[in-house]
Amino acid sequence: MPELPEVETIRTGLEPLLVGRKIAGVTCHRPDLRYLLPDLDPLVGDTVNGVRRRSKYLLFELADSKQVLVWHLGMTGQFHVLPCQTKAGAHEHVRFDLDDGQSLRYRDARRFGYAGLLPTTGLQMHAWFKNLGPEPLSDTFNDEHLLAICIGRKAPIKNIIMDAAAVVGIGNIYASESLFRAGIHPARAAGRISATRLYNLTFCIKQILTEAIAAGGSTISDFVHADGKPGYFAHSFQVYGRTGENCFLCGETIRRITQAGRSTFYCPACQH
DNA sequence: CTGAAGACCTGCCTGC
DNA sequence: TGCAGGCAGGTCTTCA
Repeated sequence: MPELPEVETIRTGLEPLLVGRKIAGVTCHRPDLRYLLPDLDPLVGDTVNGVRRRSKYLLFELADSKQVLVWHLGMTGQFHVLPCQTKAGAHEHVRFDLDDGQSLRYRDARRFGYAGLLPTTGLQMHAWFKNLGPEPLSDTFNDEHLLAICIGRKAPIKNIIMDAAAVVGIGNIYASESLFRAGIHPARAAGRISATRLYNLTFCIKQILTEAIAAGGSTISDFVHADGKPGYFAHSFQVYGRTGENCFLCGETIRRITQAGRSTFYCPACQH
């Protein structure tokens, strides 16, 4: 569900509520998410040192055990911080009771999410991280990088920018939105796009993600912040989910195609 | 190696 | 109203 801006929004929402808090108890209602959850009992008594993000993974750093609780939200995963006495909602699979009377709840209707308790040292070499490309908002994601990734590739540019080995964090929504802003047709072979246009795409990806984070992420169906408030970037979509509606720029009808099994939205007049 | 397709799982919306 | 079908923001595995 969440792409990079949503995960980052969740991270910034959780950080002040969790850092410095001691974990007083863990309850696992249902451990069979995408993968079986690890035994979380060893976390009891440990203290949250930090809440970080790499790609779409949330990283809960623990003070005592020198371990990191790595959590991927899949498509429908949500974290909420609620009073301990609040009853478990639908699809709540895990709860962490904190030492301040609050609790961190994990909900996930489709159970595509997954988590692991990994050693802090060597984290980057874990299978989940070792093949990840650069963060899109970092300096290592730049013109030269995207150009190098695209050279000789016949795959559609949309598939390339959604490939986490090329650049992380760009999911189905922001792929469509970035390509619209850059004026590039999503089905165009990546290797057949000029360097100038790829440089512009790099810029547009950074711009869109930055704007989405500033807006607090997008709310499609079930994304909400740690405090339950919705994100507002969905109000800014130019093409995503707008099949049959008019392009805001030229008035042409927005189309939907399927690429790699996923819906892609684009304007046939603005993008080529 | 590359690229495409299927799989995982549940809920919701549409249309008959 | 009831039900089948299609769709959903991510990743991993399999196959050509």
